[in-house]
Amino acid sequence: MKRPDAKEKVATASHRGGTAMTMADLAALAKVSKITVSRALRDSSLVREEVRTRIKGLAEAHGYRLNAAARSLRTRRAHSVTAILDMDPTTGRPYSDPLILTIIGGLLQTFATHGYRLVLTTRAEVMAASSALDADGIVLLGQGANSEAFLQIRRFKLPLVVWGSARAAFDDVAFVGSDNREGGRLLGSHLTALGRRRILFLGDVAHEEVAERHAGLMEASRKAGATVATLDCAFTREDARAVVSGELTRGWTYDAVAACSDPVALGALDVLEGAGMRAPDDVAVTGFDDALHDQRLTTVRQDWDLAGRTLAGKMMGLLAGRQVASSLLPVELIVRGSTKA
Amino acid sequence: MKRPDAKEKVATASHRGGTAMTMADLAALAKVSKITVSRALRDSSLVREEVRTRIKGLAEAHGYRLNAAARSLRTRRAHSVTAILDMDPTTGRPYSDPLILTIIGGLLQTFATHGYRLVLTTRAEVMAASSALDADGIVLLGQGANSEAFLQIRRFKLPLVVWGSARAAFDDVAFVGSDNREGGRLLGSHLTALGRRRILFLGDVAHEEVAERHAGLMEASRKAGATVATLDCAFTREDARAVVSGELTRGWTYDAVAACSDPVALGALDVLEGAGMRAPDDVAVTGFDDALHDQRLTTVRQDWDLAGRTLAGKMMGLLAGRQVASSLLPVELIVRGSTKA
DNA sequence: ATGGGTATTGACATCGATAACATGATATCG
DNA sequence: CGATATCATGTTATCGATGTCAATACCCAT
Repeated sequence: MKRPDAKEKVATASHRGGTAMTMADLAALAKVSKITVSRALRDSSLVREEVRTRIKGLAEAHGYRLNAAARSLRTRRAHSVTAILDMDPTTGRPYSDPLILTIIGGLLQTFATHGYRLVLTTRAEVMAASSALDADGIVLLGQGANSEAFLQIRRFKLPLVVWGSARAAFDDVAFVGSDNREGGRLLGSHLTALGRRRILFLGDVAHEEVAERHAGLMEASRKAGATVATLDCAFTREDARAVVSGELTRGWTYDAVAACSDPVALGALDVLEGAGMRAPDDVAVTGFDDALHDQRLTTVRQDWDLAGRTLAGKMMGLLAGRQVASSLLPVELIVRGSTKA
Repeated sequence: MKRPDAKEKVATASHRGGTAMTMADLAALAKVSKITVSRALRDSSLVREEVRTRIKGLAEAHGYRLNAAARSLRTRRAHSVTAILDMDPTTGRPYSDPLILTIIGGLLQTFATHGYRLVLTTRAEVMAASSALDADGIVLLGQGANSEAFLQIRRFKLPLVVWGSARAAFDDVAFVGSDNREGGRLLGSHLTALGRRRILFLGDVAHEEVAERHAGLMEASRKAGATVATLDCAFTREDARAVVSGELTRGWTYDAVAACSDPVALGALDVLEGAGMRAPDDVAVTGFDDALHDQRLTTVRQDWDLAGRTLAGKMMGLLAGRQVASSLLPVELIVRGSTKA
């Protein structure tokens, strides 16, 4: 006949040194079996109310903490979601957008209240076969373009939500993105309503979100009879300076600059003001994101907090086995001094 | 006589449906035992070179991924570090500093290269006994004041690194912080060198880091024969406006404002300029952090990326069993138009 | 040939929790 | 009153990896 394991543990616990307390220890203290402890801590109605509170009290008193690894191993659920950030390969740091933090905040907020942990990684790390991916779902914060990343990550066959432009629907993938096209339209209407007719767009249209902003701008401008020229430009203030300088020497013919992001707009302003032009009189300038909250820049604001919460909400849906739709989040035109005195 | 488990697994694997591949499956494929697979994947020299590469090839080919939970359970190491953010209780979002993202980027960068995952949580979540804390170490990004949080978290007895002011040393705790006092000194010297003699400090000195900035400012100012008045103020632009407005109606006697942060400085500027004063002529204004990269504000910049990497580096040290010292990171005075034309 | 080393592989127990099944005690019912 | 449902608890096996110890093969020196 075997002794009940509760008793065994009493014996071993004494000479176990620094190891943390386990359910078995707790079971011994409460003079019940491990499984009863397990149930009590999970608030199972299978355990008598009175016993349940007693066990919870003991756990609290002794600072017992569940071993997450053991639970995950047994239940096959990690109780965590991995958010994959894209790192800038040159600096090795997350893409500058401080706004990503706001998204992360939204994710954190939602996951926390549902008992999920948020794990942050980079794509490179996830791909390293050595590292174990250990999550119930994945949030991809790649910011566009990299559909390669998307395809690779899709192969894990985990519930997946993606921040970027909303594309085709899959059963287990949801896309969430701001309505970039509408943002472009808003800017186009705004600029043309102010009488601008020769607009210069700065940005890399190979980037999906930039392409949408561009398309919206074109649509609204064309409708109002304005023309849009497009120059390729990276996301940095520095590159914007270089591109605009080049254009100035070639001869400037624009009355408005629509930049794909705020830093790019500021770079353009740097150079244009350096050349003696003033905004908004000589040239109107717009950005996108309102990342910098620059007090003079007309821009389109995205609701990043909502973005995070929406992504997380969809993930919770997928994890609950529901099918979820993609969504486009509303954007807002913020008019400031760079386009209107 | 028992069959070797490799063979058993061949049998079961076939009717196991969607379950992911395990080491046993891989062992069956390679016709070796589980433990040999385990060793091979960990590059153990106990396994013949040739066998090792063959097994790794098979793992790669079949997309095998180690089960992190099983490994953690067995090795008692989570291979992850938890970063605890403080959330703003009113909005439920992380404290606004977008710079925290930069710190997180630094952490991510270092941990990733060492094979550790970064888990983000909030203090509230960590404290909820129900949720399992599952990490080899903790990074506390509480931003000061909350020594209560520090004490609570210290009780987990995990290696701990804290972002904030450097305090007393503990064996298993390292503090990393910017040299706030030096930052205060730099501002004090700068302002007094410009001839300012009546300085108003805005900030809540109950906040440890603010107190240090204040102390440094006092030190440098007193040395130069200037006086410093101090008004309590929250970290927001709005509160700064309110506080400065109040002071204006009571009668303004200052020739400089040293704010505890950039938003506070901007709030002060809003009101002062509204009252017809100009910076820097009528009043010099300084901030702290250079969080906003505002192009007119003199401020003190902290190196946030370095902060993240330093925190992570110390954590790696603690995890390797070394004792690590706290450190103060250098700060840099950024002079702009708000103090000097 | 014998003993001892080295290199390589394997068997078994184990980490701490939970699912699945079993049991004993009480209540309910025809 | 015996049968069956219901509640409360316990037993056993299991998740997938790895630490420990054992075993085999082969080589060399004595």
